Amino acid sequence: MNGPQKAVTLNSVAVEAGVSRATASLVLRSSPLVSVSTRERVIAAMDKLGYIYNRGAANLRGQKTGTIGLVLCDIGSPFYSQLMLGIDEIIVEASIVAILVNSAENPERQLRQIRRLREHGVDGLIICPAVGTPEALLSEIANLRIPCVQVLRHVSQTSGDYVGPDYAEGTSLAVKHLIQHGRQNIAFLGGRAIHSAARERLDGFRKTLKRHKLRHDLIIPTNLENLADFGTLPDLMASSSPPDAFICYNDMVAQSLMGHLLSMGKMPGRDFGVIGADNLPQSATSFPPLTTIITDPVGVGRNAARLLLDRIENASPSSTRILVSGQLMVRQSCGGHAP
Amino acid sequence: MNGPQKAVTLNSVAVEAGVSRATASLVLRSSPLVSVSTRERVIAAMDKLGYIYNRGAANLRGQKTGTIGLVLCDIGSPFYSQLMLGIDEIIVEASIVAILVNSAENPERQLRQIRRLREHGVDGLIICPAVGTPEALLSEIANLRIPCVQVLRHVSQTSGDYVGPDYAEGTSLAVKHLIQHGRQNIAFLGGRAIHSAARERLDGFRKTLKRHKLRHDLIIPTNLENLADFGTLPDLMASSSPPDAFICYNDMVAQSLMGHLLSMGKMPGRDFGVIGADNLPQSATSFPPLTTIITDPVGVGRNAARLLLDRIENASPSSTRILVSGQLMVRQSCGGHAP
DNA sequence: CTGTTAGCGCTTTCAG
DNA sequence: CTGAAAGCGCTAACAG
Repeated sequence: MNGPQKAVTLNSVAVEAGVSRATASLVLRSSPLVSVSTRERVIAAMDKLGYIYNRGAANLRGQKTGTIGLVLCDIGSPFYSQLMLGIDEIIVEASIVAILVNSAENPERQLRQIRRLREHGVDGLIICPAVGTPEALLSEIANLRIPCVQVLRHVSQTSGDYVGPDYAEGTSLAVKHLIQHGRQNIAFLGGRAIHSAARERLDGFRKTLKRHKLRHDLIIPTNLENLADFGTLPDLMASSSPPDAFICYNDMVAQSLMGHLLSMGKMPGRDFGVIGADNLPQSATSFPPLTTIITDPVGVGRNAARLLLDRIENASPSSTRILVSGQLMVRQSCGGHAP
Repeated sequence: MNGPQKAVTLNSVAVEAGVSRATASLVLRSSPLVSVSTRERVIAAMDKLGYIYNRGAANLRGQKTGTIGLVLCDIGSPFYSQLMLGIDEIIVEASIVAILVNSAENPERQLRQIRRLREHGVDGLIICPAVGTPEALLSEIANLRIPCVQVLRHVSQTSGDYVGPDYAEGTSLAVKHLIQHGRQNIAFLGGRAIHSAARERLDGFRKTLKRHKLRHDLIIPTNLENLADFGTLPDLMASSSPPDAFICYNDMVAQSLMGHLLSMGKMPGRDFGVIGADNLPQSATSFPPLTTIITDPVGVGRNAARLLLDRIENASPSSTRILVSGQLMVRQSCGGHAP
């Protein structure tokens, strides 16, 4: 039950089974070069001794550690947990395990953590670059010959593997939907153009409104850390031409806005159109249920993991960019009918 | 810029610096046994060659890998991301890194993943046991001499290290608050008593109502995966003595309930008292803002990580149980005044 | 099909 | 203060 637990190694197993260490090693990796009877004997010995494979030792000899690094800038956010779900789904199939580190949106910390991951010998990296990440980081990683795919945000417009939602398309869909529902004064609420994901949203917003010859300057920056921050919204509402619809940075912002409007006696879906982004589970059951841009973080995670695994198998100098395209989930906060 | 990148080892560094590998190793671990000039020479060599410490190799010799395993049963949930935030905060200080795996509430998968973590040589384990985890799992882990702390749920009432919110106390606070606000017919909405965290909530609920000589059988099980599931709520509302207040399993359920009530023309905070649990960020800005039991997942994570690090340093056969005590965050959905 | 022989990159005695 | 030598547990040729 509780002996001194003297590390049972592959060698002990081999001795127990009366074979050489090399043969035992072959059994371990289910090589076809071993006879059935030998294999059985070795497996029995492993079971009996309670053998645990030591990957650390194996890594030393081989190339891969069977680990990848996951560098996120806000592990506390629900959106990232969905992303991890998608990544996990793929890597678990490949018997790979993820080491999770948090850059907390701080480039120095991000660098420290990436170095730490390198020391652990990760086979690849999935990274959502912190705001302010220098483009040089990617080439530094590339020089180490460690595959790296960026998710959700990218540091360079052109180089490096990247997987993210098609934010521009999603925002464009939302704008068109609002226009179809007769909204003319559409505002964008939330965030600042501090990274690619925010810029792409704003670009889609402006471009689509411009194409429809509508106002495209109703952009209200807010602090995403503080959901009670509505920026210049109060001023705008009091202005001569207040917005009649809102596209929000994400569902969290949208929910918060709806709460705000409701407390002012305004009904989202009737008095204002409101559209969020991300389609969080709770958005289906909020009051009113929220129309939202589906950004499919799980799908982004899956694609990123698949791309990384592929890069690990066959290194390639080319850059792949995958935009996961979204749809609009129409509910009552804009365009949907009551159930 | 991009040479063949021939793995630079401690040996290359030593050669470059004109010392032996052993000396270089001492420098690496900032031993005081090395002269300043030698140290400087070695460090210069490391920089020049772009040396990367290989922990895998070091582990082989030493005992610790500098990794812990994090076994969660639903990495997609926002609640767990808060937990990870707390854990990360502590381990990052100790230069330890977390390998994250998802049991997806499946005991077999959980076991497979734990085995995988063992192979990677994790120094310890933080685990939120999946529903249906046998008590034997803990003794199996204990036999491997790998420290393990359970979080949020525990498999055994008495043995094993555990850190979690004081669910019973929290629920009790909520009940008392509702009673103070004149509610008499209090229902518990959500979940089933399938693990300790749910049982503790229900125990706190029943016990406190009993003490106040009020009905304590208004318990409405629901499927937490489906926020639109309100179980027998409709029947209950149509009964002769419908509830006038709800304590919900968590904020997600509470938000969903509030949406449901609002769509029926009922105003939470006026027509019904509603209390959630977890104090998610979005609960502060919902409509109406939600009164909630603070379960402090970040604090739970911090405590769990601290306990684990301590166990890794000094193994101990005793069981520590830490209940992180909570408070009530009073907002308008019950007892709070409009801002 | 199985065993022998070298290491992978590092830490750790033990001698200088 | 520094170096030589042994070995952590495993895999990868290469011989039989």
